Amino acid sequence: MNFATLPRGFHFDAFRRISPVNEDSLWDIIFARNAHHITVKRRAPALANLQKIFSATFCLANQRGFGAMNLRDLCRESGLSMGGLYGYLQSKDQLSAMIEDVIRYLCEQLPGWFDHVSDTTDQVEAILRAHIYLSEMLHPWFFFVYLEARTVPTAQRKQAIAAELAIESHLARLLGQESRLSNAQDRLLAAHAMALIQDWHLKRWKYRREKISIDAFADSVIALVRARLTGA
Amino acid sequence: MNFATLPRGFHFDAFRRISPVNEDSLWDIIFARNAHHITVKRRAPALANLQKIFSATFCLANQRGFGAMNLRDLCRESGLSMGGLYGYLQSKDQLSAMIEDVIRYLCEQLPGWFDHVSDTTDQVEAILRAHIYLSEMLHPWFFFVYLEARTVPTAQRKQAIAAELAIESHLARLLGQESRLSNAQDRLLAAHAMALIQDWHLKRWKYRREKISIDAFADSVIALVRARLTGA
DNA sequence: AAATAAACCGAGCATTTGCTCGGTTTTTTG
DNA sequence: CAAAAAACCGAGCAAATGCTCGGTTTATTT
Repeated sequence: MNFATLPRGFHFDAFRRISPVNEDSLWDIIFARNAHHITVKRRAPALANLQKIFSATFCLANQRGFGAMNLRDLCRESGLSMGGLYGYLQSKDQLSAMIEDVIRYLCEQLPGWFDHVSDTTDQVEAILRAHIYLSEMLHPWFFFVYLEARTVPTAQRKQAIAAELAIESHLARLLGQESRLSNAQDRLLAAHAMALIQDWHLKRWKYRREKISIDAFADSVIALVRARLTGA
Repeated sequence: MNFATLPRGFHFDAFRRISPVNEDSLWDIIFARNAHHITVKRRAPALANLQKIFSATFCLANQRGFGAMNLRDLCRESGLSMGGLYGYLQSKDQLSAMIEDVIRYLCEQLPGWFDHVSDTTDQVEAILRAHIYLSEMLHPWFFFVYLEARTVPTAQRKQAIAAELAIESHLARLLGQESRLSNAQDRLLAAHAMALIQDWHLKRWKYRREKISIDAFADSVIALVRARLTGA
């Protein structure tokens, strides 16, 4: 990991340049994490088709919803046949499960990327920025997970909930080291921070329309959290 | 309207007591706004069945998603028959459209409830509090709208987007009167405020689990926005 | 209480949907 | 280039789904 090279208050371009996970490297991770049930074993066609399948899924599901998308639409949009598709998944539900899984995995990794940052407030800032920037690079993935979390099986949903709570607790603990707020207030501030960063992928249409850049957005979130920490 | 009787920094109980719209009065509004296509004309059974239908819809759709809910499930859960159901709607899609419509209608009304508040920062606070408290009283409605907005027809979705932008612009304008921030920063702060209040109905499970009351939540949101307005 | 109107029921229709599997094409191996 | 393996295709099946409509029950009117 080379996150240590990032300066304080890094912005999107800097993060994107050094991030080991991005729009292109993601297919490798997906392929590895689902190797046990993907019957296609050759790497080259697998990566290409995974890209087709998930791109098509986001194109359809992020518009009408996963439940309203059917597999014939998905075949037309992805260019694969019904049989071809089923070389990569065992059921329609597994498609959403795969998406949910990889995003949760990344979100679990993320806080650890900044363990080296000594100043705790700076560490909070780094985690929040990384989260926002990652959700920008993988926008359709985060958007899907957020709006379709209910469709995955119960066991997996519980994992996802636990993951979200873990990040939040981590943030709350860091905030608690520097703030003059109560524990309860620290937890609430952490929850608010989560809501703010998730707003980037949830309402990207709005920010695009108002020509608000991701860096302006991230700076604003950071300013808000810092104001609460240092303010009256 | 008797919102003028609310004190500064009012809390949930006070709001609930005087609010003309709540869990019980909602059925009247729904019935009135959809009278043209509801074939059941007698008031008493109509209100009772609307309640059954929407309660069942939330029970099913807020768990698995609207697309995954089918009308046979809905009949079983609501106690109505297929034919009976179709006295209240012309298609499955219209069901989500009715929900979307009434919530958008209420959100358009809401800011006007506090035109009488002279101090602009207090007016912002009142609007934010009212939004949070309303989404508490009508939790399943707000939750559904937020997660299923994509399923409604395009024309209606555009109305919904316009409504959200209108509230946000209203907030930004009010914030601009009192803040030392730039216009762009005011707009971002308004957007953040929207994200924070929507977090209440989106993540209510989390706040319930951590035993965070709605008043503690609202106070924390207000504190965060005020800190940004007055702080460094 | 009879007559009229309103509301409700639920089996059945046409279509859609998730998924399979025998056959075909493409790629790799020897 | 021939043989073997891997990948892909898409028609077809069983089940599910949105919706209708003729008949029945319940409520209102006179």
